Amino acid sequence: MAARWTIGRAAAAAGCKVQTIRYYEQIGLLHRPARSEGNQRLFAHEDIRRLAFIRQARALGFPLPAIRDLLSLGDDPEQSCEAVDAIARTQLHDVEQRIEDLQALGRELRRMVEQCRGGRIADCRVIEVLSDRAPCEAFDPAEAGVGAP
Amino acid sequence: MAARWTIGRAAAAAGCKVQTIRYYEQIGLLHRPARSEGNQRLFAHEDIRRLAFIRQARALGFPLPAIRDLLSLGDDPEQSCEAVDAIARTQLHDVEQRIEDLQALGRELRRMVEQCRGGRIADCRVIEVLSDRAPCEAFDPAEAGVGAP
DNA sequence: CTAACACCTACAGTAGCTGTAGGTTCAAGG
DNA sequence: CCTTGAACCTACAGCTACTGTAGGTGTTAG
Repeated sequence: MAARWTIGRAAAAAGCKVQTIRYYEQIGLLHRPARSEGNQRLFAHEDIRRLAFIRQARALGFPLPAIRDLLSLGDDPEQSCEAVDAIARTQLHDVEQRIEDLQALGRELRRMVEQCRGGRIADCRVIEVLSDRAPCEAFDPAEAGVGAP
Repeated sequence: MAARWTIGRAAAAAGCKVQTIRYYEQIGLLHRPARSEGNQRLFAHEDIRRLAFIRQARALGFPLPAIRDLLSLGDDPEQSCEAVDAIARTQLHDVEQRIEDLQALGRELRRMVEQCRGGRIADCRVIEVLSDRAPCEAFDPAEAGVGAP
């Protein structure tokens, strides 16, 4: 009754590359599956479910160490899900932070791009903005005593 | 008149690590600076300005290859800034795309987290959502002819 | 003169895969 | 039965943009 999947089918089902699955096995996220007589991996449903879990979590941006924790928590169905919740909230917080950072960045970029009037590079606002704040005056290298008087 | 900066001062002024500067030199983003008698790097204002440009662009998320292009475009002040503009717009588009992706992701995560009622893991919505779509039924491994009947 | 610190090179490691080389196994067709 | 081509195997290098470490040298303040 134990139907078995080759690694190629597992990868197609999970929407990832064959090498990715081998990688997950290598770092211990997936258990070592059974092997055929010819030494090829044969995945059971349980393995496929675990792989799908990993891919789903990856799609939500969870880093692999967090997924490792989620997996081991999931193995203990009677425990409180507080720890699970904490991991998910951390991830959510992380994503929100990244969004904010990117939005600030996007505003800067948009301002820069909108000022470009398509002239010469010498007058290009983009180059100008990027060249801003040359910190040559921030510190006086002469303080270091190196260089000509 | 050519004041010179040690790498440490350059790093402090640019807000990066000493190694980062050496790295930029290694990959050819920064020119090889002059050296002291004792073989230590001595940066001129021009080098510092170039470094500041790179760091500013990095702070706006430009990848190093794009920065390389921007630098060589900036060396040619009479050219049209069309190419510069295109690079900046590409970067802006990229950032906007990443924001959208992260927002979709954040919505998923928030939904997931909000459903958690703090019970047992067996009932945890987070684990449940992640376990969703186990694709065991998507393909029938028996088709592959491998495994028991 | 010496202690402390900045600097030097060269290389390994980070995250999460992805690609490649060189070889074996498998399913299907003739 | 034999061959062909796809899928599989291991082992390792490479990607981004740095960052850290080891082991040694240069510089400077007291």
